[in-house]
Amino acid sequence: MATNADETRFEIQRDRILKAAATCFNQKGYSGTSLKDVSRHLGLTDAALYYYVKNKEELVYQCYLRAAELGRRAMLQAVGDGHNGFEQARLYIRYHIDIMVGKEGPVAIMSEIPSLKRPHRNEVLELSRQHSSKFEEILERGIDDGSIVPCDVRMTGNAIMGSINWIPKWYHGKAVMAAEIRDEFPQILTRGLGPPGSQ
Amino acid sequence: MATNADETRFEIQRDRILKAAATCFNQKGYSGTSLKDVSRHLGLTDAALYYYVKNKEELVYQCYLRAAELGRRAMLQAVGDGHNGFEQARLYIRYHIDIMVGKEGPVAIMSEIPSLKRPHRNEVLELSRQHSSKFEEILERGIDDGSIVPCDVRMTGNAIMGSINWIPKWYHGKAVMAAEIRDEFPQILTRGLGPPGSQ
DNA sequence: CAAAAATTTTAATGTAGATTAAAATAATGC
DNA sequence: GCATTATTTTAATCTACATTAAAATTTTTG
Repeated sequence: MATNADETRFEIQRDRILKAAATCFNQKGYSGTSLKDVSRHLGLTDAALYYYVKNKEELVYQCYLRAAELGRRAMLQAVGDGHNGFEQARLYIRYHIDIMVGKEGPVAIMSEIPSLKRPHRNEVLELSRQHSSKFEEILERGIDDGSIVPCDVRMTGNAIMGSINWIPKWYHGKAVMAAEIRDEFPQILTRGLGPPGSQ
Repeated sequence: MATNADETRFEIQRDRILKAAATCFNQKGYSGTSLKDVSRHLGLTDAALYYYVKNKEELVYQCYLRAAELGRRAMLQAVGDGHNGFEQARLYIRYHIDIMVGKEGPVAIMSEIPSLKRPHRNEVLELSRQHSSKFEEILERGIDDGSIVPCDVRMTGNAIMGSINWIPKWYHGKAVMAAEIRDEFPQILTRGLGPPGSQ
C-alpha cells in the first residue's frame, strides 16, 4: 500500500493533478472550478493540464477512478483483516476514512457522475454499484455469523455510505479534526449494528 | 404545514420552478444542468425563468433557502412532538425524510454552496450552521435526559446529517423505495443512539 | 555538452450557455 | 369587450472558460 517508488515523473505529476482537482471539485463544485483553479494549485498553467488529461470531463473521470480504486483497496483490506462481518464493516469504515483524511486524500466526492460522458459514466456507475454490493455482502455475512443484527442491508449500506461520502463536504484538511473523525466515525456508524446487548 | 391556498400564481409557478431546478441539480449537478434543462421540465423557455429569478446563481440560492426552510420546519415539529432527546432526534429524521421523499420534494442537496456569491453564500452557510447546532442541541438534551448514550455530538450530528443529505443522490422518486426509506432510515440512524440495553 | 524527448507556456480560437431587450401572447379587472 | 397588467417567447448578444497549435523551456540521455 506504500506509494510505489518507481513511479515515473509523469505518473507522479498526474497524481498531484488529480489530488488538486479533487480538492477543488470538493470545495467549489465541478462547475465552480475552472481548469485555471486546478492548475493554480500546482503552480502551473491551465493549458499544461492537457498534457495529462484529454479534457475536463476526463479529469473528473480520472478523479472518480482514483476514488473508486482507493475505496476498493479499503474494502479488500477490511475483508482480509476482519474476522467476522461486524469487524469487516468497522474496519472498512476505518480504512476508508483513513484514506480520505490522510495523506492520500482528498478523495473526490462522486457528485458529478451525471456529467460524465456515457461510457465513462457507465464505467464509474458500475464500479460504484460493485462497491455498494461488496459492502452489503459484508453486512449479510455479519447477519449470518451473528455479529450484526438482522436489518435491511440495502438501506443500512446506503446510510453508512452516505455518511462517509459526505465527509469531504465538511472536512477541509484540519489535522485536529482528522483525528476526531478517525476516532469517532467507525464507532458511531457501527454502534447500532451489533446484536442486542453487545454495546 | 399544508400548502397555503392563497398563494399567488407567481408564487406557485416559482415554487414549481424551484422543484424542477432541485430535481435537475440533484440529478445532473449544477454545471451539468442548463437553464434550458430546467425550463424544459416545465414546458417553458429558458428565458422565462428570468421572470422569476435574477439569474442562475439566484436560482440555486432560492433552492437552498427552500431546502433550509423545509429542514427547519422538520426540526421545529420534531422538537415540539418528541418528549425526550432521543424521540426528538428520531422524529426529526423521520419528518425531514418525509419531506424529501414526499410531495414537497425533491429538496436540493447543498452541494454548490461555494459557487454562491458572497452574501448569499454567507447567508446559506449561516442557516446551515444553525440547523446543525439545533440538531446537536437535541442530542445533548438526549444525553442529559438519559435517552441518548453519551457521545461526541458534533461527529454524531455530522454522521446523521450526512446520511440524510446524501439520500437524493441515490433516491430518484421511485414510490416503492420512498416507503422503504421512510420505514428504515429513522430506525437505522438512531439504532445506536439509545443507552445500552435499550434495543 | 549536444541532440532528442518531455514538459510547460503563450497566444489564439471556439462554443455552449447565460443573459437581455423587444415583441407576442395570455390573464385579469372594469 | 377593452384596456391594463402579467407572463412567455423570439432572436440577439455577450462572456467565461475549455480547448488547440506552435513556440519556448526544461529534463534526459548518450
